[in-house]
Amino acid sequence: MQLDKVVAYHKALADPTRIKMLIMLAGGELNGQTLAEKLGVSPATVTHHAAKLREASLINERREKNTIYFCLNDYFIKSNANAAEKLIYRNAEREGGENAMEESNKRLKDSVIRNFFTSDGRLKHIPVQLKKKLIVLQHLADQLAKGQTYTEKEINAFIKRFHDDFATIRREFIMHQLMYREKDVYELNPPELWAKWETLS
Amino acid sequence: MQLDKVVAYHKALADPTRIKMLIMLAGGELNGQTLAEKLGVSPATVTHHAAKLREASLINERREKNTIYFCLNDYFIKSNANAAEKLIYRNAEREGGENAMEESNKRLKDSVIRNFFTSDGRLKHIPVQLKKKLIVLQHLADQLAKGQTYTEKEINAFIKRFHDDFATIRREFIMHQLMYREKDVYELNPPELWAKWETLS
DNA sequence: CATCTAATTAGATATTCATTAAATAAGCTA
DNA sequence: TAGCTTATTTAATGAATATCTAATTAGATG
Repeated sequence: MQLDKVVAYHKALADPTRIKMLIMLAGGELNGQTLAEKLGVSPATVTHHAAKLREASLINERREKNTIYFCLNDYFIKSNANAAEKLIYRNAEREGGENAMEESNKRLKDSVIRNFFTSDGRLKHIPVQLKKKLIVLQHLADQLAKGQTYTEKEINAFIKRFHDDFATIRREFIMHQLMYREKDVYELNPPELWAKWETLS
Repeated sequence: MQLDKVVAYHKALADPTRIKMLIMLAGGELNGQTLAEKLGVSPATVTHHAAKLREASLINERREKNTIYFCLNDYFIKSNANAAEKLIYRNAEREGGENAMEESNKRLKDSVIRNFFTSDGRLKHIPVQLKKKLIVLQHLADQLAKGQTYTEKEINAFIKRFHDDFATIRREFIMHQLMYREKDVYELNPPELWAKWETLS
């Protein structure tokens, strides 16, 4: 996603009236006049803000006779909540130089993987120490396909190849943001979003 | 209302120069003049934008001699990417009247608190099941003052009144977004930002 | 067609905000 | 101390924008 789009998206959400509109629309579709009343502004103002929200793909419209009903574009809101974050960290990799810590982390990672996995690749047990647990989780996540979506069953089956307690590991995937779940569909998050031990404790 | 915070957060990200600054900072810390050069703006402009980003807790600063290095507040960026989304959907529930789930959740909450806390209010042990763990954490957080800031020591002392493993609980507070930490200052997040079990598993 | 309703546009105003140059402050060094 | 570097504040300017009223459009219905 381009810088312009990210800025436009955040501009759209950078106004109290528009946020209130979205909150109201989350309760169900509404037409312009009703919104105007509820918000205590003129219909013209609602039109103005609706245009902004539409440009940012945050709402959709449906016409019925004379009246136009607005509703949330649920999908877009969810899928763009992290837009800025993604842009920031993705571009950073390009800029960023490797520092010394990288090296030491790499060594730790190797040692954890050697110690917690058997020679045939199964996980002996889940590390208690957060830092090591994250390494293990990330090692598992690395073996899932990017962009691919999975059902819960598929995820369970995948994890069971490594460890019997698939429920715990599946939950930790979500908790540490290695994966993201919507309804019953699981998908890998990009590594930039993964919880990092440096920032935690 | 916490609406202000969400708006402020998005305002901070609603400017191309600020997004560029964040991208650059994601590559490592930089001082004002370097940023000004890279961005092609005056130092005064950088100061201006840095102030906005600081207000929104998106960056931190470190002073060395007379030069100030800015860096990303990684944690805050990650934990607030969904701020608007959460606010929108959370408030929608309120508008749409209480649903049946509310009732059942309330009962669960009562039972968890009865079962995991002793009669004098200490926590017997930390629940393993996420849903119950969140209830316990939220029950603890409810006993902290809103808006008040705490040092790490104070937080530790507070938690120790309930359970000896203050380090784990303190970490879980942050992990599940009940609190937010900047440098050494801890503060309660508004409940809208708290992790919700309905959305997890 | 005449009329009603809902939504949009146009024009006007006030506010917010990004930007800069110039002045000031804060901290270091010789 | 004087002098250097970096950052912040101030005041000014121009651009963007939130909001209103009044006029206009679009669609439906008599």
